[in-house]
Amino acid sequence: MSAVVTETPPRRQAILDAALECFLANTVSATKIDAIRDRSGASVGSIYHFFGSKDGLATQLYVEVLADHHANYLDALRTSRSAKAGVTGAVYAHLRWVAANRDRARYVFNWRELEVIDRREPAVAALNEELYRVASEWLARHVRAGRIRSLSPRMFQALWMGATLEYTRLSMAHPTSADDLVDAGDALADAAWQAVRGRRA
Amino acid sequence: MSAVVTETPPRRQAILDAALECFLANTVSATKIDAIRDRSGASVGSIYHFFGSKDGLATQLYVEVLADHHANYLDALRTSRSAKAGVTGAVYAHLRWVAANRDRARYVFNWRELEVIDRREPAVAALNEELYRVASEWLARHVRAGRIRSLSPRMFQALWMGATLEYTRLSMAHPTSADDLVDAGDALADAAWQAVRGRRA
DNA sequence: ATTTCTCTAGAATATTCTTCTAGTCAAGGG
DNA sequence: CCCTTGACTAGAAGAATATTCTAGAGAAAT
Repeated sequence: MSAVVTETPPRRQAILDAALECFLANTVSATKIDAIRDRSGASVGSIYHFFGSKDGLATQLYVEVLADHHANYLDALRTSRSAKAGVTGAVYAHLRWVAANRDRARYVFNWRELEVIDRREPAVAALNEELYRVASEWLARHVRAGRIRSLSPRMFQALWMGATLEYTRLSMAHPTSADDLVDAGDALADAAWQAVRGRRA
Repeated sequence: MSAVVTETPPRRQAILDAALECFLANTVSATKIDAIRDRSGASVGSIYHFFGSKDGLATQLYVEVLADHHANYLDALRTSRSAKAGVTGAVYAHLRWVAANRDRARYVFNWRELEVIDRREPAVAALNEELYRVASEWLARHVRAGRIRSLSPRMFQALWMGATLEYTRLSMAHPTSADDLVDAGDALADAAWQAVRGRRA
């Protein structure tokens, strides 16, 4: 029992990589299975063996990328030492991840129909629930202590990450320099903290 | 020359309406032309006569809805009397529009691949450019007077509308009460103003 | 050596999108 | 009043694309 998680076979990974490139270059619906076959070197048989359908491939890619992003985000939250460090740290963590994973980010943050996947894909629902649970727990004591405002979860999420996510989206739509995102970190982190800080912070 | 804009024929409108329902119920790629034909009562011939392709239909629907939203937003900006009124008014205008156009909003704000449409569809690019231009003009004198912070256009957009857009997205993904959105207006408008106000505001 | 299991291949099939031909109908000109 | 024109409609035919299926290769286990 050396590794609990099964290594993903090279061919499977090649298919995922090829799919990401194709999906970004055109769109999911406009990319043909044949294009993915060409670019990955796999046969249609293999593609269907691993993913079942084009939609399944698109969904699986989505789930795996989202899981990586979430892990990164939660890690920043868990290791934070103060209310302010947690709020600002999550902003920085998000920006760093996007900067380091431009293509993957472009896929998860710009492929709409997310809502539909959310509802039909248990893996995505589970990821989001974990994010919500951990964030709530982390939050609770800071709210009680007055370091963070008491807000509905939805309003909290909006004030905390809204500006950062919007900035990320604009950056991906009209890419400029590579460290664009990281440079904006201080301003976004500060805005997030000002928006959610409590009276006794 | 009674009306410059040609009235959209009833059949065309029926197709757009049917398409919106289908796209939201499933996804764009999962809805079949036949489903739209059934629901709208039109024939495939008519659908292709008006829109050319399924993709063209999805795009046209997107453009028309976006144009309506933009008009609403710009109107709020143009009629505002002060920096604060403009910033907060746009937030309220957006929230009211979404509340009054739930389905259309769900479509334009949740269908990813926006970025791709942006680049290939001149109508969308034109809409966004107008929005940018009008907002910049409105902004300039307030910034000069110190009533609004001097920020890059991207950072300004993020701080101004980021939280509101994120709140909107969460609301659409997990709908609760109908006036949910409108109730959140004061908090979001205030947050927007605090985030962008200048020293002399 | 044999069995089993995972993975690969590509032709065959099924599904779905799009085009095409042939209309219908209303409006306007002669 | 008839003819022409143009916008619109219809659905079958055709083209494009996704998916299934049968066959088999190769590695690991017995």
